Amino acid sequence: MSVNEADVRGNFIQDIIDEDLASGKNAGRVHTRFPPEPNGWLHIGHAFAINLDYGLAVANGGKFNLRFDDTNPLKEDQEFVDSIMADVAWLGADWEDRLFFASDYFQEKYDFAVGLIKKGLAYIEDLSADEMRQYRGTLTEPGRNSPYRDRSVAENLDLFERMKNGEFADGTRVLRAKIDMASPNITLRDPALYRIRHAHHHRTGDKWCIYPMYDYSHPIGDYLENITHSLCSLEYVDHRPLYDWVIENIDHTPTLPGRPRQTEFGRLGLTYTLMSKRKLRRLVEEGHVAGWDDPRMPTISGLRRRGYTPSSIRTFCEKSGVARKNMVMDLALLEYCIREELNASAHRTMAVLKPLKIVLENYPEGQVEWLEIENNPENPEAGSRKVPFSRTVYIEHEDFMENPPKKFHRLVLGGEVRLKGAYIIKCEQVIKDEVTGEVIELRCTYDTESKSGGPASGRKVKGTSHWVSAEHAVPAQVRLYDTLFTQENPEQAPEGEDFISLINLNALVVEDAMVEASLAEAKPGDRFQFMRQGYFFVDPVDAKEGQLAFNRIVGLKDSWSKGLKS
RNA sequence: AGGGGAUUGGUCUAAUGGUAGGACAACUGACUCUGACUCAGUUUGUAGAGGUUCGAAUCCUUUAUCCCCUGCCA
Repeated sequence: MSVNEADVRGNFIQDIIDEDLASGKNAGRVHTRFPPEPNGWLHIGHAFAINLDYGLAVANGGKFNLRFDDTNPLKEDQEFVDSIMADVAWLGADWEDRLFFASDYFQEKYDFAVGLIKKGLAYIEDLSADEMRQYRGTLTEPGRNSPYRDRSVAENLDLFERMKNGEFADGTRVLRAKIDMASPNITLRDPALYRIRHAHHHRTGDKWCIYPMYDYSHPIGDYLENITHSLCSLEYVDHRPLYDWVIENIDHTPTLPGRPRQTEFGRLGLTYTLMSKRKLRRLVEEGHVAGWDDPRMPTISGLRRRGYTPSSIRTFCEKSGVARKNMVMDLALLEYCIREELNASAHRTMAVLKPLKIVLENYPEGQVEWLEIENNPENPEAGSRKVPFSRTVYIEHEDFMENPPKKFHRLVLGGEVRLKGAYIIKCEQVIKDEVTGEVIELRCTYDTESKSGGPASGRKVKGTSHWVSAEHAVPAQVRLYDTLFTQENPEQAPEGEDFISLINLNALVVEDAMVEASLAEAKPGDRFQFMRQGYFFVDPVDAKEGQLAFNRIVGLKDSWSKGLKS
C-alpha cells in the first residue's frame, strides 16, 4: 500500500509555498482562490486548476475561495454562475462560506482608482479605442504618450466621477494607469483600468456604468480576500508586473500580514479533444453535439453525464504534472484513472449489445435456473446475485465466428465455450437468413455436468462468453462513446480545413441491447461493468421508469481486437 | 526594438554537480469461468554544438524549435 513517491512529491508551486512558510511570509497562512468568469462552461482544464488551487490550500492547512470574475456585464450571466458552482462543488472543492464576486468590491475598486488618480498614477483617456491602438505601438516599436496623459489631477477626478455618474457614452473615455508607453512589455503601456458600459449587470443591476478591467480588478480582489498565492495560467506571466503595480500603488492598510503573489502554471490539455471555449461553443451551436453536457464533451458537465466520477478526475489531475509549460495529457491516463476506480467498485453485470439467439436443444423447455454469480471478483464483500438461465439465451454476435482467425477463443461450429456462471455449451448447428446469409441463430447443446460451482465444473474450455436469458432479459438503450475527434490534436487540421472536419462521426453509436434482469433495478447515476464491454453509467436524464439508458464511460482494455486490426 | 515563458522516451513527471527513475501508453509472456484484473518481462529519452569539471539533464556560451503578448476580453 505504498504511495508512489512521485505522487506525493510536491510540485514547483508547493516548493514556493514551502519557502514562504519557512520564511514566515504571510504569517504562515496559505489562501488560494479559483476565479472563473461566469461566461461559459467549465472543462477538464479548469478541473485541473480547481484541483490545484483547492488541493494546495488543503495540503497546507489553508483556505480556498470561489470568486467569480464578473467585471464584464456584456458577457456574463447568472446561468453560468449556477453551473460553475455546481461543477466546482461536484469536483469536491469546498469554498465553505467564501463565495465571492469581483462585483462585491466595485466600490472599493472605485475608491482605489480615485486614490491612484490623486497620486498622479492614472488618467482619463479621451482617445478612441482605435486611436489608442495607434498610440500603443507594436511588438517591436514603442508606443507614444497620449495627448491626454498629462491632464491635471483635478480634471481627472472630475472626469472619472462624471464617468461613474453616467455622463458619457460607452467607449468615449477610459481610465488608464500611467506607467510606461515605451515598455517592451505591452501590458505596461498605460493599460486601461476602467471602461464605460451602460449595461445591466447580473448582480449589481444598473448601479454601475463603469466596470474595472481584469488586470486592475483581480489583484484588488486577491488583496481584499487576503489571498496569499494567486495561481493562474501562463499567459498572465506578462501581466505579473501590472498585478504587482496595482498592489503596490493602491492605498491599502492590510488587515492581515502579507500580500498576494501571482504564480503561473501551464494549462492542462487532453488528446483527442479541445479546450478552446470558442470552439466548444461552435460544436454546440452547430449541433455537432447535443449540448454542453453531451458525454462526448470535455466539459465537467459532459464528463459527469458520461459517468466519470469526481474522484477519478481528481486522481487524473494529481497524476498530471504541474509545470511552467502547457501540457497535453494522454486521454489514456484519464481512462486508466476511471477504470482503476471502477474495477474496484463497480458490480459486474451481463449485457449483450448485439444479441445472437441460441437455443439449447437438450435444455428442458420451460425450465429456469437461478444461478448465483459474484458481483465483483475484486471485492468478495460485494456479494452475489441470482441470474436466470433458460433454454433460449442471447450471446454477443461477435462471440461466434464461422471462419475464426487463429487464437479465437469463443464459439465456432462444433466448438465449446463456457457461458459465464452457467454451463459449457457446444455449437451444433448454424442457422442463417436465407436471403442475406447472415447468422441469425445457433442450435447448441449444453454439458449437464458443467454447471458453475458444481462438482464437475472443473473442465476447462478456452473461452467464456457473457449471455442473457431471452425470456428474462430487459431491453436497454446503450450509447457507446468514442473520442470526439479522429485525430490526437484536432487543432492541427489539414490545409484548408478546420477542426470540424476532424470530428469523429462514430463518437456516438447507439445499440439496442438486451441486459440481464437485475439491471431493471438500476437507478439513474448507477455505474456497472458490463462484462467484457466496459463501464457503464445509467444516464440521469434519459433513463426513465421502464426505459433503461446506459452511457459507456470507458471500454475495458481489449488486447484481442486490438491485435486483430494490426 | 521587441518582451516573456519553455524544451528529459509516444505522453506526463523525477533526478537541484555523483547509478537518468516512475506513471500512463506500446509490445512479449504467464494466469484467467471477463482476451478484464493481476503478475513477470521488453522497447523507447536529457533539442543541437561548444565549454567548465575527476564527473553535467543540472553550471557557462551559442544555435534551434515551440508557446504567449500589439482588447475599452479574461
